[in-house]
Amino acid sequence: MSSLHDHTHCIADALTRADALCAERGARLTALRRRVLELVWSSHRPRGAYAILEDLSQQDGKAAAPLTVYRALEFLVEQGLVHRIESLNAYVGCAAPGNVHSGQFLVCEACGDAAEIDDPGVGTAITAAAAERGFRVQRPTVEVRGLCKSCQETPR
Amino acid sequence: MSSLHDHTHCIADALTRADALCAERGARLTALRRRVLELVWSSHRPRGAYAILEDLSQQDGKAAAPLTVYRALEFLVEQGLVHRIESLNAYVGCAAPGNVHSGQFLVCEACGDAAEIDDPGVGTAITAAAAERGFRVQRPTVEVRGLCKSCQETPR
DNA sequence: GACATGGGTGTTACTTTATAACGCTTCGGC
DNA sequence: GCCGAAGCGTTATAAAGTAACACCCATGTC
Repeated sequence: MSSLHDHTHCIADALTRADALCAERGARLTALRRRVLELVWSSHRPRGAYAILEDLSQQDGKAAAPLTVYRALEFLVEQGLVHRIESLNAYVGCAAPGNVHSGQFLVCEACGDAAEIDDPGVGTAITAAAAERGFRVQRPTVEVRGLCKSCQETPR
Repeated sequence: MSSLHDHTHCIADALTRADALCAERGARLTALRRRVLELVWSSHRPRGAYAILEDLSQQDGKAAAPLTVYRALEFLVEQGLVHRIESLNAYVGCAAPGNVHSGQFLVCEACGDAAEIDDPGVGTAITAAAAERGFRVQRPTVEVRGLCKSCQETPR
């Protein structure tokens, strides 16, 4: 993932899908929220709220307050356009918004990329394990640290 | 879990096992570290570092600095005696130290209890999903939010 | 026993991450 | 055009985590 790919396309794509989804739902994807979404998507690495804040200040010239970013992120997470990576206190664009899901992530320790997967096996196993103990699942969090394929092949 | 059980026993048990494990490994479970472990175990709810810090200050009279607690927690996590719940920035005693594992948790939104499970199905599914994508797993994090059995039966 | 060594702890200061409270503005429905 | 709710700005503050440095004390060595 960290290798070459047309990332500009990833971003444009994400924005287009976001526009469509929000229009469909009647949710307000304001200029600010759209801009924050774009910044989250600036790579496939999870980005911290304060990193995004800095981008806003530096690239757009306006010195925003933390709350500005947090509120936008909150909206984006609610809409399923962005996921929060709990173990990193950071945010990453959702690869497949639209269908609700809570996200499973393979986070590479070397390059920092977070690959989102939606593995039915993992989901099923969690649901089963929970059910066995009478636990009602609301929101599963799966964040796997390790080494991605390309970083195993090209160690630094 | 939040219901009645001899929690004094849980604590005593955890301390005894910790003593044994550290002796066996030649790790130094000092008075401070042992005390912090005891405070982590004061319930089955994950506790924040600052909550533990307050306990130390109030119950023991000595005003400790954050680092004191963080260092003790770091040691305990390394030894596998305590797990960190990423999605809560909090720590909880490990139910089955000794064998290395990274912990899977069912965290109840109502009572706050975090039940540790070690479900082979979940572990296997994650390993398989990762392998399929050429990802080498180092440390899986599984934290499931929802409602525990007793909180479903006795809603508040 | 003296001594060196390294791990553990204390202390101060600081960074990063996140939220509270309040008011103004703007959008969208009527 | 008016109104209510949602969005945004601003200031201040809380919560979580780390850096740097000094001291202490247990341990092993001579």
